[in-house]
Order: sequence, then C-alpha cells, then structure tokens
Amino acid sequence: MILDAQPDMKVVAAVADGAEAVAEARRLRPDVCLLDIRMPRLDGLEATRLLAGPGVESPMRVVIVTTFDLDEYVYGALRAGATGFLLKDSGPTLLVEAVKAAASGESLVSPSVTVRLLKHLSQPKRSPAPLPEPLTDRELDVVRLVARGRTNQEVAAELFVSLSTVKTHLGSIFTKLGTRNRVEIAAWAWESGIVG
Amino acid sequence: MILDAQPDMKVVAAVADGAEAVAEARRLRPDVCLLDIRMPRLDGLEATRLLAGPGVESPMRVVIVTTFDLDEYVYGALRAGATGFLLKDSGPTLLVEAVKAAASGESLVSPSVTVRLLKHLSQPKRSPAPLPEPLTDRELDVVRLVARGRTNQEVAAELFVSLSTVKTHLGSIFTKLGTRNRVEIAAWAWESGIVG
DNA sequence: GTCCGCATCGGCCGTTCGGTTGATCCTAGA
DNA sequence: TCTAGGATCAACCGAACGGCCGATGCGGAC
Repeated sequence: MILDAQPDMKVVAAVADGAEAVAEARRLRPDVCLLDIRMPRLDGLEATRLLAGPGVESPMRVVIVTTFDLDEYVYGALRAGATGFLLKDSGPTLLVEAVKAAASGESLVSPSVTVRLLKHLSQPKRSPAPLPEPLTDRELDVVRLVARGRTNQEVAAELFVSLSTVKTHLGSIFTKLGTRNRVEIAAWAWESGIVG
Repeated sequence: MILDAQPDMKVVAAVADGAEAVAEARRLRPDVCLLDIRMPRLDGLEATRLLAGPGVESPMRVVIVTTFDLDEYVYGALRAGATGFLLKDSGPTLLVEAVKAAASGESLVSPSVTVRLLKHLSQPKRSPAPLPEPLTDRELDVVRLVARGRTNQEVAAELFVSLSTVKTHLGSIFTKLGTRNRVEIAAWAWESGIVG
C-alpha cells in the first residue's frame, strides 16, 4: 500500500514464500525485489543469493525487509548480494527511500543497523598494545615488509641495508610491541592497519 | 528551512565556519549538529573530532552534510566520530530522516555512499590466489593459529597433535597456497578474512 | 576389495630466525 | 661541546622453521 501510493512506483507482485518470490522475480524482472529473511520454503538469504548473489548473470536489486535485527542476518544479506537492509520499524518514509535507492543501484540501510556497521568501519583497527614507545619510520618499513612475508634477507635487499641492520630493527620492534616472533608482528600490522 | 518546517525539530543556530560551529555547539548543546566538510577556519572533520571524536567526555551527535562524495571524507568523518554522512543531493526527506536517526543515536548514510561502504563489507576479502585446490578443515585450523603468531609447538599443543603433524599440514598448505613461509600464510589469512 | 584422500606420526638436515653484545656514524638538542 | 637517539653494521649461537623421506590408520568411492 505504501509503495503503490507512490506516483513513480508500482507493486507488480506479492507472493507467499521465498520460492514463489524467486520465480515471480525471474518472470517479471521488477526493478526492485523486497524480501523478508524468514520465509517459508525458501530462506530470504538463499533467495537473495539466487536473485543477486555472486555468479548470477543479471543480478537484480534486492532489499531485505525484516523485523530481525541480527548481525548475522545483516552481514549474511549483504554477502548474499542484497542492495538494502531495512527493519520493519523503520517507517514508510525510509521504505520508499530504500526502494528509490535500490532502483538506482544505491543502498539504504536502516539507521539502527548502520550505526553498528559503522562501528566496524570506523574502529576496524584495535591497538592491543597502546605502544608505550612508538616505532620509528625505519622500523615501520621493516614491519610492513615482514608483514607481507618477506624474509630478513629480502627486507635487507628492499631497504638497501645489511642483514644485520634488519635484525637489529626487528629486535627493537620485538621489545616495543611485545611480540615474540615475526608472525606476531605481521598479525599486529594487519590488525592495526599498518598493512592491508 | 526544511528542518524548521518539521514539527518536532528546531534549528537553534546557524553559523559561518567550523570554529563558530564548535563554539555554538558547546554552548547550546543541540541534539544534533550538521556540519559541512569544507568550512572556513576549522575543517569539518576537525570540528567533528572536537565535538564527537574519541576522547571527548560527552560526545555530541554530528551529521556531515557535504557535496563532496570522496571516500577519504567518508572514512575520515566516521573515524572522527560522525554519526551520519549525507550528500547534499540526497533530498529533503533523507535529511530529515538523518537528523531523526542521529537524535536517537542511530546513523543514516547517503545511499550512494552506503553502496560503496557495503562493498567493503561484503567483499572485504579478496582471494589473490583462487586456490586450485582448497584447504582441508584441519589445514585451516593450522592456518588460523599460525596467522595469530603461534609457533609450531603451540599449534600442536592447541590442536592436540604432534609437532610432526603440524609440520606436515604446513607443508601441504605451502604447496596449496604457493607460499614460502609462515608469514605469507598469515598474510594470506588476513587478506582473505580467515582471521581478523 | 581396492584405491585414494585425509590425518596422524617419526627422523634427518640445512636454512632462517631471534637474542646478545659491541661497534661506528650522524643529527638534533641541551 | 657534549650527549642522546636513530640508523647502520658484524659476529656468534641456540632454537625454530621448512623440506624431504617414509609410515600407519581410517573413511568413503568405485
């Protein structure tokens, strides 16, 4: 009703379960499909995969509309290829906006979900050790190369220094980071975003 | 004008630059602050950091409204503590919704920006090597532990197997992934999202 | 029943790594 | 001027790593 009331929208089908949704969507090829997560016969995530997932030749725009605000649903839906993710308490305005966005290939996600997504984006990097003393530039060079899997010999060659120098730098890195071996350095580098 | 027209909203201040924005926001403590990125005297990102950044005692809700759809702005704003991120072409509806969301501690991001954010979430992991033959479950166990910096001895202890077994698994991992040492395994694991 | 993949183990050997000590050079700052 | 810290290098040694060989047991597939 909400969507049909829009001047530039038309609901072309309404179905009872996921299998029907996939069949009708393939037949009618609407601009946007709205799917619930929990549906009889065929799961909403599975249906999304079939309509918009990786490997589909002409993927369609899928907006998930659900009452279940679970992280695994959110990430699952996005991995499955969903364009939008709306909670049913989002109100009619956002529903309309989400469909508009999906129709033009953009994504609208419920604000309450977005706030959690952003947490993962804005603080993706934790610093397990607050680093009592920071690494020098040269030590960071070594960290970056080590984290990419270079041996000490290769690090020395790429930095135009001797093997001894690399090992000396590594020694101070170990004490500063509190790491025991080069793989822990690599893990620290990936975690803190030095590399990646 | 758009916001003042809302029955439940009131614009309490409008300022000319970032420094004024911070001063007025601190004085009036509004429910939501709208900031542009490019402002005279004080950058929008810097202003956001001062109002909502990490370390601020009572952070305020900041929505960035800008015309510049640049990834570095988006990530910078979110890292700086922004609650929302809107492009000026988003239309009045989304502006109102973004303010509503921010007022209740949630986040609304422009659909055109969101679609790029989701790409990072849904395909954050690239697989540099398509893996001619996949790793077995046990080999993945070893990969995960190695990627966290465990030595072979520790891996053996945590998996309740002998050192020889760990080294055998590592051997097949090397050939399957084409890696030369354990740090390259770690790098592969972090890149492809096996760990992290 | 036979074969193959997987997981498990042992031993050997050369290489790399990590720790230690000590040294020189240079630059910025006290 | 002297000093502190960073970057550079050398030598040594034990431990860990990586490669290679072979072996056993177990499950499913043909």
